[in-house]
Amino acid sequence: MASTDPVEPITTALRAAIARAIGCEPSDQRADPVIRPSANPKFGDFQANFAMALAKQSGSKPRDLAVAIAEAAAPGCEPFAEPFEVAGPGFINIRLKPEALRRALVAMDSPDLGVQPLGAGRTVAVDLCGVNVAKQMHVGHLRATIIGDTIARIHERLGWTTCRQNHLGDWGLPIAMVLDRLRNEPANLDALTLDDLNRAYRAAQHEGRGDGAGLAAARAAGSGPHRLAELELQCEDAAAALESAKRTLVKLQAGDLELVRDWQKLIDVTMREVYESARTLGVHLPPESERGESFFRDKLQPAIQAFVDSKIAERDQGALVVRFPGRERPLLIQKSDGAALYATTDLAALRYRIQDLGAEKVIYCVDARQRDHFIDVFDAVEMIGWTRVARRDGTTTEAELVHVPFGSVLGADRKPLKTRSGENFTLKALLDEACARGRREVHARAAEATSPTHGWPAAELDAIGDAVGIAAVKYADLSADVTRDYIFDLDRMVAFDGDTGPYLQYAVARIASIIQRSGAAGTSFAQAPFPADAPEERALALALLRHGTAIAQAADEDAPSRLCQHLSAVAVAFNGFYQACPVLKAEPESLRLGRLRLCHLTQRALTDGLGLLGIAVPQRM
RNA sequence: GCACCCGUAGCUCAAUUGGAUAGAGCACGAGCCUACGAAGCUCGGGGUUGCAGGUUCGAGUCCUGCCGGGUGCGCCA
Repeated sequence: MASTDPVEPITTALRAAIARAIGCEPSDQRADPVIRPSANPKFGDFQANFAMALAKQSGSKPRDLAVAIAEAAAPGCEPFAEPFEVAGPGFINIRLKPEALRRALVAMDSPDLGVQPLGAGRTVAVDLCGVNVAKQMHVGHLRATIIGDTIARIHERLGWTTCRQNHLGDWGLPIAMVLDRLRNEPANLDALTLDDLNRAYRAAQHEGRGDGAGLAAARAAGSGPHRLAELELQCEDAAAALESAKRTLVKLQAGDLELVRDWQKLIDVTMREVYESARTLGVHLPPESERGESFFRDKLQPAIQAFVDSKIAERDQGALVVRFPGRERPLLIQKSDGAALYATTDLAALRYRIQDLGAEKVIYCVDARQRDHFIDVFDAVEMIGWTRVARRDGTTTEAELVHVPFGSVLGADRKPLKTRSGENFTLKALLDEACARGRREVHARAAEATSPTHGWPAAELDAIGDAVGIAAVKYADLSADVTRDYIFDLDRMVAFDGDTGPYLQYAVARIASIIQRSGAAGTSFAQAPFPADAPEERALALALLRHGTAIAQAADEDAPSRLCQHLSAVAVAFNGFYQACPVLKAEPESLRLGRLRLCHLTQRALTDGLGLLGIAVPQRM
């Protein structure tokens, strides 16, 4: 396959020249020319930054070294780049010839858009969503769900076999408490709504976890507002309810038929709404991805036993703990009464994902508060040697374990988000609001006589409005570095101006409009020569040609924001091009067709990238 | 007490992992629809990158110490 990277031959030539100069193999780390896109267009398209560091090692002057290497590499680069220019302390500025851009664009204009299948034959497991049964999804689940889905799609795009893993909280005491409570009141389990469940959950929490001493201790220890907010939900006089719930849990775990049946109803009610939200959000979350705590219930004791047998875990005050060198905090994997903890489930889940699913990369999209927890769990799994994974081709490798620690969604008071009435802000409420605003916006534009959507049926406008509203929410969440907390602000999340989801959708709609007006079928410009002479054409070409690299980088760093940055850059470049370079009225005909082809390639790249974010692209909006 | 995360323009965020004069969007001000959709484009003001040292050709980025905010830390999940 032809490379779509226009700098590749230049990299190769510079690498060879550096290797000769310092006497190493071209593949050597030291021969890396350190080529980056230029910070400023006046320094060309790319810059090579190797000379300064290299000169320090060899004791020569960086500028002299840069000049020498540039001259040595010049003959090999002549077909691709304008003559090199050495500037500042020893930067080499590189400006591509239009012909090099044209060739690279032609290579990119293929079905795969120049995205290399780097993950072919490899498997990744992505832990996402993580809802709790009987609990309504709140805005925090938005992040675990869409970040996980996007990361999964990005890996799929690169050829990885992807296993989404929805680690439901569907087993253990909290669920037993809800079950117990519902069965003790005259509730018809077949007519339950998630709201009923949610109320029962909160009521159960309330009556079951009264621990005034715990709250006082947390205050005294200076615990943060998250912890206090949780503890404040609890109240006194809990022993009786707790005992009853524990009896229910024992029966459930023993497989009591009636209880298991009712338990399944709770899951069904919960998941119905989860899948509804997933559909609204454009998230792939097939039922096969359900791998909750209950799925691992038979795998807990074997996991514990393995840690005992390998002597990695030790008894301490009756409990079983794993200790780590140089770390005060141990990992508790079994309570003194013999019961497993949530860490135990995570250990069993990792073992399953690596050894049964064959995942050589496991990604957890879980909020940042669990950082330490995953450090411990990952280290424990490495200590016991469960990270060795057999590939399909017979080789083995070490699984890469990643936690994507996203920040919390806070209220305007910078505390965990609550509505005015003190309830959690539900995901559904957010999505409803986003769609309502999207629809309002789309309908307002359609009312204008000059709008391309003028006179369209309301149902179609509604569908477009939903797509716009959802795009706004998702892009706002995914485009920033996910580790940061952010303050929940509806106006910001559903913004339609500037660097937003709708901005990207708008670029696609503009292109669709041009292509439709041109009356050209795809074949009429499929062979047209790409234009790369006007500054705006060059800028668009350079942005487009990063497509494959940007997707690969987003996967390497497990950072959806990398992809968003790239798509935004493409859209900005396109809008600049759109402003400066007429397409339909361009002369001569070859330029018109060439620009149409460039538009079409841009549309495909944006559609591809937005698809990885799970954002729909209306052709009119 | 210990550990980790975060402090960049009025606000929300970048800065390709140590590179050139710290960039975008929002908001504010001035322009651009008789060439394709103005959800757009162009121009402008706005900064002691929390503070103080250090490392070097070069620091928002690395090291040390502070300040401010947040999160977590044995029988919850």
